[in-house]
Amino acid sequence: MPWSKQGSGRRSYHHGNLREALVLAAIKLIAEKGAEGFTFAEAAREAGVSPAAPYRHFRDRDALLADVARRGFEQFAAALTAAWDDGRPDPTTAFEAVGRAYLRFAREEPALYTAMFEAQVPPDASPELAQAADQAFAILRRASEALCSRLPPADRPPPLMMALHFWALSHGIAALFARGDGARRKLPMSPEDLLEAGGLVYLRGLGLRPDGEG
Amino acid sequence: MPWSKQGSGRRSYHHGNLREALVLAAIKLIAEKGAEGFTFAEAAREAGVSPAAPYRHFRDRDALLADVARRGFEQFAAALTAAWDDGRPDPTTAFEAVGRAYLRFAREEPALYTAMFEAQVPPDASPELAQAADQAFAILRRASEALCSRLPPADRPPPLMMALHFWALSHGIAALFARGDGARRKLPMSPEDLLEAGGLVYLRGLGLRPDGEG
DNA sequence: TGTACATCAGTGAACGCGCGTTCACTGATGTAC
DNA sequence: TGTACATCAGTGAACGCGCGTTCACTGATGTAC
Repeated sequence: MPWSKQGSGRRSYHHGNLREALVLAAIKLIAEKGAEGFTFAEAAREAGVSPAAPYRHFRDRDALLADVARRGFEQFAAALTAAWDDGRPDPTTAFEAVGRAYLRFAREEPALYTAMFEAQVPPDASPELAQAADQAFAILRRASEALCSRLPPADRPPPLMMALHFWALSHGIAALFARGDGARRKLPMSPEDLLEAGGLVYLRGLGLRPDGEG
Repeated sequence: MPWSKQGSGRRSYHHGNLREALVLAAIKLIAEKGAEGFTFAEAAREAGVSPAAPYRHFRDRDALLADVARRGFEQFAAALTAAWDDGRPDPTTAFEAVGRAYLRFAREEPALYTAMFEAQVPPDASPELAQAADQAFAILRRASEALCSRLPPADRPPPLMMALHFWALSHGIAALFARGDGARRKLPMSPEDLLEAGGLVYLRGLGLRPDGEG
């Protein structure tokens, strides 16, 4: 009992919240070295714990990575939900906000984005992961439905398809031009402007006008 | 001199074309285990050579990976060029063919595609790599210019922007839905159909008709 | 045509390193009574 | 309120492994004369 239980120093023999600390360590290491650069052992070291300790909380490295991806999708869904804001002030404007939120997330949380989409984590690595990913995609689908519903029924595209197009375009721009690492490609405009312009052309192709009175 | 120089067996003390063999080994290993799963040592083993031999041809692992990416962009450019076929039979149809060629390349050459876009290889890792990548993108730009030129000058978008949109959409679909590994997501249609539909909506948004009589 | 020699491309042994994983263990915590 | 005990979360030492890299070396090749 050389350490006090509360206070700023080391807590005690028991870490207190090692699982959380390992996830945060993984995020930090992925941001620094990429998804494949982080190791179980280093995450333990970062959390100030012996290399055997993580096995109390995660089966292996992949399980920890999948948990990082799950947290990523949860934060991602929250960010998109906030941006969509139930279609306020109007669906077209809200949709643009979702696009900006998408790219902002990819830029500001490169570690999470990597774990979610580029670290070879199977989308169904765990039920929780699959569910979190579905919830994030559901926002795009809901927003697409809101926009499609403003078209005459005969002209409506499948909202699912529209959501997939939007997702793919956003992911393409994020992956190629907006990532925070050395593999980013140069662009003569901001990723946000590129996505917004692409989205507007696409919506016009569907027959939707930006101001969009029904 | 126990081995004959020609013939099907092992060649001789000198490998003959070790550089080429290492690149092919890297491609094979990347396809099997992902970009980060392949090691310099294993590439050497695969080529039937001691672990020190590769250093005669590549400074390090990254240099070999960059060379794989360079070869990828060269093959990619060739595939896109063939699909574009100078805009025959007409630009819209040829453009669709380019899209299909893009996805086919991503599916059939996952190792090359990974090295080109997802293995954290800096786009300017070598002048040859940068040049090969530029040449591949130039096809998309040329095709975009051909399509844009059929619009009235006042309505023309910047062809560069159009090429970037097409690239991002194609890459997004390839990365999310068409990759050959475990991280692929399920899709209720073929990636080709998704891309073609997206491209048609986009072109319509620009004011281009599929048959496209100028 | 033959010989000496320089150059080149590979060998194989060795090294230090960090990782993943296991093991018996022990300090801390919580609970039954 | 106190005590015994079960459970839990972490320790630390150990292991085998494969990697990246280096080194002095040697067999093969090509060229000058």
